[in-house]
Amino acid sequence: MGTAHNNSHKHTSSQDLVETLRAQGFRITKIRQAMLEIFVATTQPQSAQQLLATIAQEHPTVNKTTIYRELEFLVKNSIVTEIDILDGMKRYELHESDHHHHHLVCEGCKEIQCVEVPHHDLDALESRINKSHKFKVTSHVLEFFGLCKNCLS
Amino acid sequence: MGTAHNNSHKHTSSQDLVETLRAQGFRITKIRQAMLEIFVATTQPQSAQQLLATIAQEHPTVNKTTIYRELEFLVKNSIVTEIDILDGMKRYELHESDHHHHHLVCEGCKEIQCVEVPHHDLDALESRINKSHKFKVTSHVLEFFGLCKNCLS
DNA sequence: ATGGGTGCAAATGATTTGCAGTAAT
DNA sequence: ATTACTGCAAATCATTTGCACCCAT
Repeated sequence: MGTAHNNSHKHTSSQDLVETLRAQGFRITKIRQAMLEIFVATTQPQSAQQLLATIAQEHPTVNKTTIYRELEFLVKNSIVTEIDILDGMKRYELHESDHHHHHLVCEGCKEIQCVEVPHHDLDALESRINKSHKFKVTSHVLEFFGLCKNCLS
Repeated sequence: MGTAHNNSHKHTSSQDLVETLRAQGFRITKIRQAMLEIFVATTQPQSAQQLLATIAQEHPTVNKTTIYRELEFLVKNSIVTEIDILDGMKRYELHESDHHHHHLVCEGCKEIQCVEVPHHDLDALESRINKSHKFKVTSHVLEFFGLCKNCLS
């Protein structure tokens, strides 16, 4: 698979996240810490499976239940966001409140990259929908599938 | 739940579909017939569960396996299309080759309506992505969530 | 010491598969 | 008569839940 670069937009460190959680009175366990580090270190949205496999290297007794419960916790506390690539399992990535992005899913190598879709593009579309259908759009899902740079050659 | 109107774009009759399939040498069984009629009669994308429940009224011994296998068959033969509303199960609707549409999913009454999103809106976006990311988009998923006309009041 | 976190086993729910029987041609 | 379809039971796979135990505070 490909290399993971740090996301260029945000520079969240796992320490920042740890402080945030600690300040709210939550405990920082080995697994919670490990999970935060994974999210900070990769650009690839992670599935429960992937997280389990990675964490199991350091903590051989982790259980998938813990992973699922931790993900639920991190989502509830707005640390990570759930995304759906329609391949049968949910994936998670660091929540970035400031920019709204979508994904490019390569059907060749399965890598996922982010695209920022200018807000006004969809806003215009949504306000048109609002008028024509009297439907108040509150959220949307938009994901692109195709072939990445590498897989095209 | 709401009323189902016939889709205004297409006037596919289940007889047309039956002929198409028969012409290809497929058998027209009671269940296949029933399923086609359901798809022609409703605007709401159907889940396997819903189809099973509806068909079971007339054919009390239908099994869910048959429903799933029939759906697979209809998808493979381009009679229906699979859509994903991210609520845990797949849904199916008549395949309409001529117009590319998306859905408005009401979070109040759960009804799903179609929106035609002008081709050029997304095309423009996709060709921009193609240039900026050297990523060749071949398909996309775009669904809207919110509140419909009725649920707004 | 206390309750937030954890592991294990078993449950859930959508979808799939194997196999033997049945009905559409 | 063929063999495409069907039903039933059991398997799969991601995710959830119950419960007793344990570790971060």
